Amino acid sequence: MDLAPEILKKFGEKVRMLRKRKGISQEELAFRADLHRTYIGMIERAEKNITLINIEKIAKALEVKIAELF
Amino acid sequence: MDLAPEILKKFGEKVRMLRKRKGISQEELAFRADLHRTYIGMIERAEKNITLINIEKIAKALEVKIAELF
DNA sequence: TTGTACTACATACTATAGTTAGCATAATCA
DNA sequence: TGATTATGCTAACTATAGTATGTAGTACAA
Repeated sequence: MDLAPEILKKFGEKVRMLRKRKGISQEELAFRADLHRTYIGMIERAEKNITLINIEKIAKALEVKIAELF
Repeated sequence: MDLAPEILKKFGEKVRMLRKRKGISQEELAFRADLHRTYIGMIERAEKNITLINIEKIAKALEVKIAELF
């Protein structure tokens, strides 16, 4: 991911916003979503083009519907 | 993708439903989304774990918001 | 029947997502 | 101050998403 597409930026910002709203760290979110700490960081920084299965994992960990991430 | 996760099945069904509602073929949707014909088929059959960038392409081609795909 | 349009499916290749380890930096707090 | 916590960032590996070709089957129309 060189020069991140807008959709990834918006998604990453939304995840970060919802995570902070819940008052948890990237590490805690990673644990709840069964993903790696650095991977969550990469998603929030829009460095990875996340797949649907992981989008669902993060939504569940944040306790929101997938649609709320968009 | 062996034994497709529920989220991929639901997504594929939604894409197929919205595509048929518009009365276009997989090939026409693929053309509008700048994706390959067989790839659209794979998504509808839940054989691939689609990424966010392609989710956005399909949403635009179907003229719906990403949230409407969930 | 023959021809056309659409879809399924089976490979196979190449790009890149997913996962991890390690170190650096920044912020907060005792 | 030093210690702890949280995050950024690089680099590497391996799994798989993305792309494409070709074949087969179905359905419908001329």
